[in-house]
Amino acid sequence: MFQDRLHAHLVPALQAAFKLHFGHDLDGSKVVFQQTRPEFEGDVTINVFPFLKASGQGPERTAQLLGDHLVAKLDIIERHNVVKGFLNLVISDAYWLGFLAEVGTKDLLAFPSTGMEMMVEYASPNTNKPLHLGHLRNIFLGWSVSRILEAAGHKVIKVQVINDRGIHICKSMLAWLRFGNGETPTTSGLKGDKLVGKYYVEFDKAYKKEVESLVASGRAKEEAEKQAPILLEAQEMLRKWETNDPDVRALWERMNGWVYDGFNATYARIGVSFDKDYHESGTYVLGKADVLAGLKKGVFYEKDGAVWVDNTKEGLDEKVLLRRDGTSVYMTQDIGTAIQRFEEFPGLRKLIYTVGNEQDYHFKVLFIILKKLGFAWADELFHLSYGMVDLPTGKMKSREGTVVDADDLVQEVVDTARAVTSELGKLDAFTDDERTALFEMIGLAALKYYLLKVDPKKRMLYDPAASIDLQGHTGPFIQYTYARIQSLLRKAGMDADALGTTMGIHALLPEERAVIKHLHQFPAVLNEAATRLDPSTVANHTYELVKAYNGFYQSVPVLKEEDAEKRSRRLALSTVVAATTKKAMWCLGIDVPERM
RNA sequence: GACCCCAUAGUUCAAUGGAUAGAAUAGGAGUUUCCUAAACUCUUGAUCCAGGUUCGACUCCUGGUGGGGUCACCA
Repeated sequence: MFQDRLHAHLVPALQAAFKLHFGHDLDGSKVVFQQTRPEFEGDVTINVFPFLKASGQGPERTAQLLGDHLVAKLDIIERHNVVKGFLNLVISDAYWLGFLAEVGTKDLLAFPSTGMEMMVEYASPNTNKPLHLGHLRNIFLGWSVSRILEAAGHKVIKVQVINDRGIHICKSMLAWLRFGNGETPTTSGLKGDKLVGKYYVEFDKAYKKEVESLVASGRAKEEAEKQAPILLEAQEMLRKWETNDPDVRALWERMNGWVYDGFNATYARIGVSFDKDYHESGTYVLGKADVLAGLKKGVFYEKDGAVWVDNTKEGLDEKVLLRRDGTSVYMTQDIGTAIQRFEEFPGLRKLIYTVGNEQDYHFKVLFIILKKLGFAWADELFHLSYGMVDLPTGKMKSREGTVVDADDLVQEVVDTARAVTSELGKLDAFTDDERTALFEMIGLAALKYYLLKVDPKKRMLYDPAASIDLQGHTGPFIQYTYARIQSLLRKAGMDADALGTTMGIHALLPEERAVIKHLHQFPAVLNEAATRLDPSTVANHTYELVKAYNGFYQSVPVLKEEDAEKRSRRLALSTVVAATTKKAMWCLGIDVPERM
């Protein structure tokens, strides 16, 4: 259970009680709250086992004495019971209703500004291939983490690094020159990134053919793979690029431009954006000077003409940072760009790299190097490492054509949303535009929620059937609950004045209490998500909230309630649930509809 | 070979060292003259194996087994 605002109420009283009865100080960090199990009476449970050493008493007696004290001293504790070492506390209706009234008019999930500036890097595509399912997990994660940090009061700068240079794009360029016949996105009707991707595949085909024929004419396979003429030509093109050959540069600009148009179309459809784009072509020369400076300072060393770092003391290996010919490696670049970013944004308090866990080692090394170079901010670097997405058939492999294309995937979930929603036939009042917008909203909710509800660190399975499911633990289920509340509120005529009058003489029903308790925990959940950079925490708690609300909705009348006080209290509760759900989904990058 | 990560119902996911391990889905049984049944209620079903630490272990430690990843003067 999360440490919510009750914690602040209870811990001091608990410590005072402890001192009084057992004569020792109680370490506040040992006080852990949990949700009371449904089979016992209570709202909050305190486990007293950790206190026994200090109390010198058995668990029952320790719990009993503390419980008696709390009931006597605190109005908000109605009564208690003790089961083994567990002290179950019943919190008063007044406390819960007071909480509801307090949040009734404000955003439960908006924290005061911290003034802290944080950069989140995500997406980071290569320009030779379209985006795929793996990118989607990365992008939704990065976007959601950005939103969560924003909600938590931080200032967030969202950036992507576009890997726009290198042998990969030269391969596409060369193949396009050879086989393209001047084809463009306009003449072909293909999205720009798809067109360039197509020629990357064409290159590979031609290359394989050349290797085969070389092998057939008696060359060793390894040699053939290195000597295939088309590969040599691509490498030559890269050299020309590096020496600013005007023709090569012009073609490169043109084809990358197509790719950006394609990427931007995808980004727009899935509802994400960036505050700043970095291009590898502009940063790949960075870092060299920093490494040389480190060499001078003795942080690095020279061996065989190359510059190395020795991380064996940290349990890692030695690693080359500058080749014998003085050129950079990938690590060099990353050193340089990190330094550049902190120069550009001196107020940065955190730099988060959303990158797959196959690069865990790379980032470990990078962070150690920056620390060794003496940058204080090296401690503020964070690798938001996420697991690969597997298919039911196994790994995604581009060579085997099992990669799930991002645009195709989005289209598929939207189509499914259209089919299912149309079947349910609740859209009579919708215009065509409204329908289209709703299908997009529902389809994307299904996809995003599916990818975000899993702990980012973990490898996950992408099951096409489950990802377009609209029932159960899904995004559309949450949207549906929201839409149903909106319908309720519209019919109630939303008489805002009534919402203040939630206090009253009627006891809370268990269903009402359950919903309020979920709301009550939510700020702590958001805090946790922001600390751990984990959207799944928010996703799962939102689900629990709306599930509790559905239970309430099912068995407790709202509009049909005749008692005005009960009715307005339930409307107030519904209002807060809707607002909180909307904000929580905003944190996940998911929109919610007013009706569906 | 070395290092890192993972292993929970049939399946996909939860569970700050704490009570009888939760959901969803699939399977079975129900709920609508009533605020949206994309909902709700009931039900079947799981901690890879062997040791250890602890009052208490899915969680921590050791050793297995199985799966994934990383280990270029590549990016």
